[in-house]
Amino acid sequence: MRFRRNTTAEAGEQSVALFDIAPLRAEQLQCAASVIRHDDFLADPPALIAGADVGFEQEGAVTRAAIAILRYPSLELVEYQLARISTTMPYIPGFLSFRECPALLAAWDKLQQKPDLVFVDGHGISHPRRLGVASHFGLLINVPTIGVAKKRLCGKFEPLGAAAGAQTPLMDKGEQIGWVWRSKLRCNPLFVATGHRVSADSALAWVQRCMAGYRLPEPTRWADAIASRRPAFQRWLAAHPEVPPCAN
DNA sequence: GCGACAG
DNA sequence: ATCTTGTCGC
Repeated sequence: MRFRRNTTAEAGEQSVALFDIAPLRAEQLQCAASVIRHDDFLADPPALIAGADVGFEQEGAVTRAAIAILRYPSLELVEYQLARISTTMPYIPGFLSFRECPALLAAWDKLQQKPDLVFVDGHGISHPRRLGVASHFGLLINVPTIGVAKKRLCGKFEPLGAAAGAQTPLMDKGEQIGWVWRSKLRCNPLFVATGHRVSADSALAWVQRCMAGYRLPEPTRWADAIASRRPAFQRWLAAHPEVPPCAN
């Protein structure tokens, strides 16, 4: 039995949440066994690719998930949905999916059309127990997913070349769990991995096909802009009355 | 025992 | 993740 103390200190007070992560760990191991690590697309090439990201409000009390659907290969935004629910779990490295999936599912249910592939902000199988948020969410919706993370969670990799496009395998316990890829010159690399129903090589290939000059692929960039309420998105929204804003 | 640790 | 302006470098 293992416990972890999570503290949130504020001026004068301190709220403490105690979580028994043993059952969550067991659930991860069981779910990880169901993750499909090879290409199993319903549509190849995918006509719609989505980006999914999560943000927080009110000191973390509210979780806000955003899913943006882009048409492929034009990469134009065709739909987006936002969902806001009360936060149920604190952030614990290695257990991110339990914190973010509820909100992601709420946003997913709101979509009027379902994408053929989803890029999730976070790791896929490049996780200590091979069940990052991209894999867990992929299993829940049973749709191909890819994990696109900005920082390493586990695994080792050889020094990456400085040139844009440099890539090296992310290794852990004797197996490749993903790719470390420099998407843009002078930018920190991205950690791309299988989420569910997509091979490691295809995961990287699809991410590479969705780039438009920035560090992050377009689906992820849109989801991030929406979830974090980036001014760029507000401006875009005002300039595109044909895309109806969602009720949030 | 010590350090690392997605969002 | 989030709090936040300007600023250094390419």
